[in-house]
Parts: sequence; C-alpha cells; structure tokens
Amino acid sequence: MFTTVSANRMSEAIVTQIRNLIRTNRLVPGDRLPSERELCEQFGVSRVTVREALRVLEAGGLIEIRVGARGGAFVTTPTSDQLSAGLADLINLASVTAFEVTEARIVFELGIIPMVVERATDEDIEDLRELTREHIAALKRGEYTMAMSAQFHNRVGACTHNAAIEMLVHSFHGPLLMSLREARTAAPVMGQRGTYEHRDFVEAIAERNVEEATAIMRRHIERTAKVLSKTKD
Amino acid sequence: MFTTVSANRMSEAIVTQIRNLIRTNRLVPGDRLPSERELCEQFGVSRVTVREALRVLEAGGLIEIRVGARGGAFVTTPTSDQLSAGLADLINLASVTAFEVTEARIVFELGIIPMVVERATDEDIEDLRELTREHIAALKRGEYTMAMSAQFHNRVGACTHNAAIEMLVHSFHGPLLMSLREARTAAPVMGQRGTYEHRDFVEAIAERNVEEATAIMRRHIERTAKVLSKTKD
DNA sequence: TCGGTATTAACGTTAGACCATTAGGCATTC
DNA sequence: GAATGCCTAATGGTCTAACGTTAATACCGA
Repeated sequence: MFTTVSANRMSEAIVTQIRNLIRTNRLVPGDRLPSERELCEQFGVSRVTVREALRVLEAGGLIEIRVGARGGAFVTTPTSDQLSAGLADLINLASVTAFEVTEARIVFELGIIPMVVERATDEDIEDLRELTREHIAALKRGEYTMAMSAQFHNRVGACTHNAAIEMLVHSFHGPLLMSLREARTAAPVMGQRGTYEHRDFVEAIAERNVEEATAIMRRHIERTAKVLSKTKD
Repeated sequence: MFTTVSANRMSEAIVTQIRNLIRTNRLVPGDRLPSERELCEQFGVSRVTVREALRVLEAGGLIEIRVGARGGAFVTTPTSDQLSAGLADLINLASVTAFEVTEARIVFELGIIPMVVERATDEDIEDLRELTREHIAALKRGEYTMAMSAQFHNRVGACTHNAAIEMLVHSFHGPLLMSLREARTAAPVMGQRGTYEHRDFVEAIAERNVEEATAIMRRHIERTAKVLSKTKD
C-alpha cells in the first residue's frame, strides 16, 4: 500500500540534475559550469552540498575541476585512459588471471586484423614502420620497455578507425592490467623476438595479407600465453 | 625530466589511503570505517574534507554509507553493473557510436566461437537450449525483451569458461550498450528472427560446427548493424 | 619591450553549530 | 507478560562565515 520514499541527500539530487544535462548533451565537453557560489544560489543550498555533488561527478569522470581564476568545473572530454581504466576495473573485479586476459587478447587482437588490413591508410602503415624502427633501435640500446610494446599494439588498434575497438585494445595494454602480478614476469622474455615480429607484422599489413599477419600475431601473443602458463606451475 | 607532482587536495590523499586498504584486503566488505568525526582526528583534517573523500569512495562503489546510530561507512564490493553504468556515461561523452560498439561486438563474439565450440560442456549446451525454448515461448506471448537477448549472448560467453571473456561479453550487453540512444531503436526489429537464429546457433555449437555457428552469428549481429547504420541516415 | 607584481576570481580547507535519522533501551499501559 | 510508544545517544547531512591557495590577467616600472 505504501511505497518506500527516498528523498535523502540533496547533493545526490544535484548530481542527478547535472548528470542528466550531460547525458542529453545540453552540456557538452568543454562547457564550464557556473562557479560553486553561483550553483549554491541556483540550487538554494550551501557550498558544502554543491561541492559534494561536484566531487561525485568528478569521481565519475564527467567533470574536471580547475582552480584559480577562470577555473571551475568543466565537462570533460574523456581520454581513452579513463575509459580503459574503467574497463580494467571491471576485469579486475572478476578477479581474472593474466592467462585469461591473454586469451581474450588473442581473440580480440586477431579478430581485428581483417579490419586493420582493410582500413589501414598509408599514414597508418608509415607510423607503424616508424614505431618499429624506433623500438628496434631502443632494443639494441637495451632500453626496450613493455610500454613500447603496448604502444605498438595500441597503434595497430587505431588502424581500425573505430573508437570502441581502440578503447578495448587500449584497455588490454593499460597500466592497470599490466599490474597483474603474472604479467610482469613475462616482460623480460618478450622484448627479444617481439620487436622483430612487430616488424614482420607491419609488412604483412602493408601487403594486405590477412593470413600472414594473423599467423604472426598469433605466434606473438601465444608466446606470452606460454610464459604465463609456465609461471602457474 | 621532472614528473608532475600533484600534492593538492587532501581529500584525494585520504581516498588513496582508504582505497589501498581495501585493495590490499586490510579492509574487507562488511567492515565499518570509523565515524566521520573519528576520521577527522586520525587524518588531522576537518570533517568536510573527510566527507568529500567518503563521497568519492561511495561514488566508486567501494563503500556504502548508512545514517543513524550504528551507521557509518561500510566497505562493499562494487558490482559490475555499477562499474559499467559509470562506463556508459563516459562512452557517451567520448561519442562512441552504437555502430562502432556493434563492430566491436562482431569481432569479439565471432572470435570466441571456436573457443565456445571447443569448450562447451553438455550442461552448457542444455542450458542454451533451455534458454532458447523459453525465449521462443516468450516471443509467441509477445513478451520477448532485449534483456532476454542479452541473457542469451552472455550465456554463450560463459561457455568459454574464461572470466575475462565473460566479463567483456557481459559489458557489451549491459547498461552500456543499452544506454546508447541508437540501440534502443533497434530493439523492436531484433526479436522476430533473432530467437530462431539463436536456436540454430545452439544446434551448430552442439554439432561442433565452427563455420556454421560463425555464419549464423555474423548474420545475426550484422542485422543489428544494418539497422543502426540506417538510423544514421 | 620585458619582467615582475598586484589584482581577482575561483577552488580548498577549517571550525563550530544545528538538524535528521536510526538503533536500542526504558517506561508505560493493557 | 507483552505490546506499544517515548527517549537518548550516535551518526550522517547541512549550514554559515571565514581564511588559505592557486592561477590567469592586467598593470607598471625599468
């Protein structure tokens, strides 16, 4: 007969209002919200309450707060880092092993290869060649890092020209997933042959050879998988 | 040469401290943090600052706050729904289109099929058949919903017996995709042939026929893609 | 013209007060 | 003795008013 009422927390009501404005694109990235003191007046609450609402929105990545003159709350343009951090959280929550993540990588990074071959522009390919050259040079100087490997795979993902896919690839190589304990043990092994496989892969893409590119990438990622499954013994 | 140092915002430091305690399991779900006033003393800051920190943690789904006697901040485990709801907003801001998400789905959900065929147990297959039967029945009663479609795809993902993949498939069908405006327009079209395609797909899996299963699923998802690209005209 | 300084608009933080909500104990009543 | 209702203490929610800190900009002197 009576349904529970929940009127609590004014700050939550403010969060909802502003979030809806953003969802419906009445506030778009780059827009600046009124200053805290103005928001106080408009909402008819104290500054503390407004600030708590802004904290929540900020924590959700919807706004960014800058101090100083001309500061205030700005609707953000989300970076792929933020997005992949969110995905990484999801994956972490499921408490998956590095082995499982690698399997997912194989599925995904092999699956996009036809798309990469089809859509990669000359500029994409030149970028990849340039990257590979740099990485091989770094390897010879003994300065090759996992970050470089991640950079390569991310750039390959970008060749699909699909923001959703870029984001996913990015999240596979983001800092959070790499922090999985098992992943670090694999790092030293990867550099040695990895960069040369990268180079061969790029050439296969340049020749629009899906089979060859797929075969190379499969070998490349499966080496990681093998190292990981060894660490579990 | 110098990395940006960000010492600002005490509340952020508090968030970091508490979050680390939770990450390292020194605080586990169900634990109660000290009251706001006690935290003030322990951190040596004012109550407002502590409260802002708690808001951020609450927004991240790490704690839950109850008022009244015996109330306070209690550690919780964020649900994947909470996290993907947060992601949905970011994706909206990043203006990833439903079309792009669908392309990513094609890559991923087709890519896992060999794994599904290889690993699906008899129980998995029986579950899928059962689901399909229910959905067809619901369809005939005119009660078929998008949630059911999502349920089917999620169950297929579970057949890989890989938590990372399950989580990713899940996030494709969670509130994330559903929040995209374009996706909703596609919903009515899907039910009619979709459920029968589901049934055929399950039988292809049961026969361990990768090619057939892939072909069916590709048609199935591409119909969605077609509907979506139409809405862009 | 250049470099430093003052201004100013904004967020960040504090302290102390009061309100609202809740669990649990206590007292009253039948 | 049991049920009901009140009281109290603990705790989060909000307010006010002030001061500190930061950063963009304008101004001014050499």
